[in-house]
Amino acid sequence: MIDERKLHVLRAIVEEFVSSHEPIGSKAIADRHVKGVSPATIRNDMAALEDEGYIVAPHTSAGRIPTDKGYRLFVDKLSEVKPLSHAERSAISTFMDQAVDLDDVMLRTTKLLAQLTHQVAIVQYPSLQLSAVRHIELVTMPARRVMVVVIADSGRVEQRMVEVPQELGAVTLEDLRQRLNRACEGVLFVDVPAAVADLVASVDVEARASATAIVATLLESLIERPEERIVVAGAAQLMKREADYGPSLAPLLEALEENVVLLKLLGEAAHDDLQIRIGSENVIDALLGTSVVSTGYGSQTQTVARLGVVGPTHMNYVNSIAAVSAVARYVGRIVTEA
Amino acid sequence: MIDERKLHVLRAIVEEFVSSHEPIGSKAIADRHVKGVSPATIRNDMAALEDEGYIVAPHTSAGRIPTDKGYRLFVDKLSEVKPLSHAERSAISTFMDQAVDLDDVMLRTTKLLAQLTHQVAIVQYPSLQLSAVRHIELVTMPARRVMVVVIADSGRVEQRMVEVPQELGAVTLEDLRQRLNRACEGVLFVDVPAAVADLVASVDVEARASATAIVATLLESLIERPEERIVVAGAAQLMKREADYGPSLAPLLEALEENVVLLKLLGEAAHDDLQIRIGSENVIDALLGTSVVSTGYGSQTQTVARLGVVGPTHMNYVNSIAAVSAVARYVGRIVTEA
DNA sequence: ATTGGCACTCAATCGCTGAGAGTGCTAGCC
DNA sequence: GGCTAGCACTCTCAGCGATTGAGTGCCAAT
Repeated sequence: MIDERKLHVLRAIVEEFVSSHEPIGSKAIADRHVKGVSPATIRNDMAALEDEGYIVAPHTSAGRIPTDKGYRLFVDKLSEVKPLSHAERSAISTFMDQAVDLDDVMLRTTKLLAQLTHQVAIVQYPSLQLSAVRHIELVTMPARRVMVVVIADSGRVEQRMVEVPQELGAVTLEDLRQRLNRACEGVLFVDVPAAVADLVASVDVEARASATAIVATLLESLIERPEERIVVAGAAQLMKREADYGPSLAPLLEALEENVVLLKLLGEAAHDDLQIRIGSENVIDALLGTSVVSTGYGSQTQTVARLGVVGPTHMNYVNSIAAVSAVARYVGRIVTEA
Repeated sequence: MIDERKLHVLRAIVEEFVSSHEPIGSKAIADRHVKGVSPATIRNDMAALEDEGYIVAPHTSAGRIPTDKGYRLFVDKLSEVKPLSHAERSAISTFMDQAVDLDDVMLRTTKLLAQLTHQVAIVQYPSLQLSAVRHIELVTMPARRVMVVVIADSGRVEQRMVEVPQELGAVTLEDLRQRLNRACEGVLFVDVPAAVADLVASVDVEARASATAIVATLLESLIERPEERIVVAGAAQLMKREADYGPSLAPLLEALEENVVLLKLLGEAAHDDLQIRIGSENVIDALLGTSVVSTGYGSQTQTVARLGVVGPTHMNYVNSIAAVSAVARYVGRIVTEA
């Protein structure tokens, strides 16, 4: 039976451990958190909490530390949402409003999040899958090549080189460019294949092979399996609290350089709910001692990508949640109004 | 007096220390490197080398380790250039030839360099300062804004948002776009200000304010002080050999997230010579125990940017130099033929 | 100039001990 | 029945001294 006071004890253990990173004993709790009760009583409660798997003792004569399950209960039931201070809010807006383009927005977001939480921040660029085409540009390059540039309504710019079978004249290219834009402007990326389906057929015969190559590249590398761009900052934070992490940081740092892993960490971009994965709740091995707080961002109606922070399981969840939500709200506004 | 044998001893100390990371004693050298001489003789030589400042003993009864000055002499006089193996060369070309665009080239280069050297790799995008304009594109965005996209002949694409005083019609924008391209295509970035100097004056009066804003942004943020883009990979390598670095890695990791610092590390982009900065030769405090091997890349006639690796002073210089030069040659070819 | 011999220094390791923190248990109290 | 005081027990950690061993510097001999 987990009664009110036991929850209070658990909360005290989590909070103390988050700030001190050392096991907490019954006396400290009786003195500083659950006043009016003796340490012995706390000990009984702790024994119960340990039976239920919420806390463990690293060794016989040390205090207790929370388990993953304990943190889970803490974030689900016990932590209150603490909004950011006014100073923090205005720091966010002044810093973000200086951004000059999307790259800059993403970079600033990541640095900001890392600074606010003192953890590693991960920010995903607005996913192309969820954006619409704003403009398509074709630029001739030397050696029979064409650069295809696609601009999304989120401000994201992607380019690809295409090697074309025949040299294309300026007029022909201009014609193809206009056809592409007429067909695609304002169209969601997912709908582009349908929109350009019969476009190639209407091109002059002598340029058709090249047009086919260009459209094929456009479809394949920009729409069917577009690269997700991700920015990471704050790896230096890892070092400062190195001891906080498991055996070694190396696997974690390696993971942070792998986009695929990062995407998994952030979760599905479709949902904009705040997710917290604690320790073993992350499937990835390199993250045994780490938690991830992530959320989606975008307009009210649609999430365009996700962002979040990665830190030790004994991170300050209340802070992290507040920072992640606030930053997400801010970036969402910037990106969607652009 | 530093005679031939003393140099041999120094080389032996550097090589042993690079592979073992432990101080080397006189006996080990006599046994494995300078055969036919007794340890006592080596000791005399070592004492001389220590007097000259090439090596030091961490404490009375340990072996010697090289000083920065010792490494310097080693790389200047003693190390032979060892070309990469055939397997390594073909690994480089197959990996790099899969790149689909400039971002991909840069990313692959960085990862490759990190992997080849087992160190942190830093690669700078082709500098705009040293490229020519291939194409300029103007795209209308919602809320009275225009996105200016500039494509350089290196394949680099940069964009900026401009808030314009008046909404611009499609025809006006198209007109401005054509004027800009006529004026700038093929022109070196440094010469663009002159090329567009009297362009605005010829625009229709009612669109002139907006055109001015657009050209101003173009000049200021893309040409006068363009952002240098830099990619870093291999931070995980730092962890694996953490003990190799000075007191703490945190400042180094922080430095790796600062573009300004990275640019300083790489050195001036104008020269394409291979530079080696050993320990205290780097002016930056965070890099007391680290060395940087960097070089420029580009065509035979012109360097467009730099790349290099950062590692502990006791890195394998021979390997690093070989890898950095080989990769630079390869990337230079890819980027300039694009 | 080189070498063998030798005394000396110093970091690292091991084993030991005492202190301290914290627990679990039991018996008593409200 | 729940709470508390007391107490024995366990285990970690810091400190200490002795030992070990690698490596040096110096000197006298070749």
